[in-house]
Amino acid sequence: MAVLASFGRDRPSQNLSQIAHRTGLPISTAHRVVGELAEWGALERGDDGTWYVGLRLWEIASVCPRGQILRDVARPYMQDLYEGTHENIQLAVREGTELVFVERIAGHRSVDLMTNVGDRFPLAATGMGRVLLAHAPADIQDAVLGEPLHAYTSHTVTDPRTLRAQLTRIRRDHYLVSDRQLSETTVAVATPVRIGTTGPVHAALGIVVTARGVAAARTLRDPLMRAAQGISVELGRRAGVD
Amino acid sequence: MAVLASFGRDRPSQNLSQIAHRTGLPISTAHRVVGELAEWGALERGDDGTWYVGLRLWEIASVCPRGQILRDVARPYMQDLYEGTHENIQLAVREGTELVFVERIAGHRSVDLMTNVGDRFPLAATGMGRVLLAHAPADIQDAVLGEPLHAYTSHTVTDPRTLRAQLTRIRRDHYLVSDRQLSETTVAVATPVRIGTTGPVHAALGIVVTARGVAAARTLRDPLMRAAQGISVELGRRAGVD
DNA sequence: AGGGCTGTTTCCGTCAGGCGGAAACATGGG
DNA sequence: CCCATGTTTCCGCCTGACGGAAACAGCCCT
Repeated sequence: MAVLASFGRDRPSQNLSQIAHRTGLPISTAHRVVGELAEWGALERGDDGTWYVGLRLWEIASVCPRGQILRDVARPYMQDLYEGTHENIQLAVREGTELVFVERIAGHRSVDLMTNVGDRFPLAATGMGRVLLAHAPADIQDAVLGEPLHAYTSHTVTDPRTLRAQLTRIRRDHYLVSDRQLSETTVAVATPVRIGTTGPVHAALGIVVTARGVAAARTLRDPLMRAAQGISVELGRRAGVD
Repeated sequence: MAVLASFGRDRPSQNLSQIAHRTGLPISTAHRVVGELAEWGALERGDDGTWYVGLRLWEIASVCPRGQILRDVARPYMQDLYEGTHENIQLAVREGTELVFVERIAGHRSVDLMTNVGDRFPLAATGMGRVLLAHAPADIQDAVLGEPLHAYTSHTVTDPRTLRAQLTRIRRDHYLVSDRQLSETTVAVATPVRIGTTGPVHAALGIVVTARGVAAARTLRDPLMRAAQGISVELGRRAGVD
């Protein structure tokens, strides 16, 4: 299990010694574990002898309800949204005090972001994260606001009181324009996705554009919120609520 | 490990007893294993007490080179292709004698297919599978052609000799129009994706349309092959070949 | 209320199979 | 040719996984 955990975005493929070193396991033990995982298909071996994550894991993960089902429902809406805007469309869920990207649509024309599906960020770091934070349980909010907030850019809100006020505003307005909080060159609009029209917040939908101004982002608000609405309703229908 | 394998598309969430029964493990053992997996994040528990695949697994799987990296590269091309056609765009790789879908783009307008990301099919069953089969090692081809071929529709090619001839034609033409082989209502165009312009075949790209005729599918051939070409070149560039 | 039923959780003594040190093996560069 | 680095195999020890059993928790039906 530790062996699987040693694979990350930064280290997509590694040799036996690296795995043993990273997990703290003796080489012979790592050798056996890797062999078992490989036999099952969770790991595969490249031509150069290094190990990488195999398709079996991909297959299992594809039935992850918080990933795949959400994706299946959201994808067509995101797709349509993309065609109307040609900007980066992103979908994320919360896990603990972190945000995890589960889907993204981007063609060749849109901004190149540093984020990928599967990536994690602190909730406070991104617009979508703040939307999720605004609707998270109190203990999660306290945990995030209790820690010092990292300033990614000169615009990042780092004062807990300001952030708390922003969370209140998000709950009132049902959307957020996040101006150069994570990167100096991007502005994001984000809005919650619920299960049904009034159910719990399940995910956040967002559009990321170049920082040519908040005004441009605002024009994207309505199509974004309409798409989120559509996803919410369909999720509710599938879950049998509303 | 058997516990993870017990989760499939047909069984996305199950309670402890079901897991124990499916894996053949005693309940107490299943209970412990599930607990460990849950603590790590590989499994999560729903409100109804059932277990489902968690986001940690999703995260690990997202660094699967045969899935994610391929997807990251192919996505924008598939996206552009979708916008030009508004048909189902699919990407698949081969694993053993099976085809695994790794990506799909479809908006609201396109046909509803029975296939999902992560699904597996026999290589001979689909157009994309036959493209992969045409470029698979000889032992794989022999294994597939040695078994009796299942007739999914009245049009399915089941004669090994005919299929072998088709494989030869695929290698010559670099594409295949597959007419109602898996379903009576769909026609597919498929073409290989290589690593670099002359490297090994790494995946298959395909478009699936309603069976309004082979002619319609043919018009999609050129944009499809251009997209596959683009993906191949970019994969090659990333892999440092060509 | 009571009892039966289904599913979950905890407990604990046993012992198989995982563990890892060490040595053999493989590769490749100086 | 030798040494460095990484991989694979071997095997004896011992620990922590195993699973039977019992307690626990809901839920439905009478």
